[in-house]
Amino acid sequence: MINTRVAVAIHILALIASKPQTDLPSDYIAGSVNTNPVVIRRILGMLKKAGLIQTTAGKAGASLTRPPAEISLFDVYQAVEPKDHLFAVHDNPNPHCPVGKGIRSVLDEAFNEAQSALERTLAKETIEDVLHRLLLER
Amino acid sequence: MINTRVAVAIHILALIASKPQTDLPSDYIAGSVNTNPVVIRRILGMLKKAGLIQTTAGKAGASLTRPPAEISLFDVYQAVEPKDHLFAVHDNPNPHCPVGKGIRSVLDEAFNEAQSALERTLAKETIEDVLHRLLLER
DNA sequence: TCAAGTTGTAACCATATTTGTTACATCAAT
DNA sequence: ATTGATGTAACAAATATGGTTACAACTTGA
Repeated sequence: MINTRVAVAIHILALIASKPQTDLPSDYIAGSVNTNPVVIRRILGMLKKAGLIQTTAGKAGASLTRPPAEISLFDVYQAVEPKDHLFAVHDNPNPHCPVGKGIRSVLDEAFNEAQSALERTLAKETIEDVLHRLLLER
Repeated sequence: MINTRVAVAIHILALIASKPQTDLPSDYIAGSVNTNPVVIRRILGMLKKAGLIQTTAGKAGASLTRPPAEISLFDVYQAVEPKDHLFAVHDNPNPHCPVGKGIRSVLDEAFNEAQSALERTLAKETIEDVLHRLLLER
């Protein structure tokens, strides 16, 4: 399973985007997500490192570095899930076996296609879309 | 990361499909995959439970229950990765917060789309395709 | 300047998953 | 019956994850 950081990060960004004028402390965000503030700050740190948000040490509040419509769920995914390969592959298959010898490149190609399909789908949706769906739900 | 069982299971099935007349002991398969025979038998057990192969206790060899062209990589994926949700979601977001209240269903929808895209891509490729690519590599 | 509140981050723990391993009961085939 | 195989339980080591405490460094207002 892909970790909850992705879900939490989207939650956080939606929250920030929903109150652009307000400085939300990590405590408040943690209250909405229902977790520990340090977990929030940890994820905020990754989002900052990825260039999606800006924060100031000691000062409450994070702000998006670009409009919600220009932050895709794939951007968020990449920010908090730094692994570049979604599928793990077993090491050192037997090179003396025809199948063992070639399996790696075949798996790589198949897995890359699947991963790309997932990533393209995530790339299509933005934080703005998330916000709109949240508002429509009332 | 998605576990190596998927990669190993594809390796195993390609091996079986490549030598349909031969009864491969789990020891031999383990030699090609480069792991412990018990790991192989564990995965063979899952493939059997999923109805993809047939085995006989005490007797070497596993056989496919249907042609390699009718076994998709998604079938294999499902057999060895029984979780139905690819993305984890945090529990109990705050229902008194507008974002917390609605985030679950929005996340579910977005994640389901991404997961479906991945699964559809895996469903397009079969063990036969894998075999063909292995042979073309020479 | 100082006090209060906040971020950033290290450190640690409990838990879960994964992979490898040993052991052994059970079955097949000669 | 003996040999060799499968099926499976049980355990260990490594890793990832999420929660928690602690604390240094920073910001702001009084």
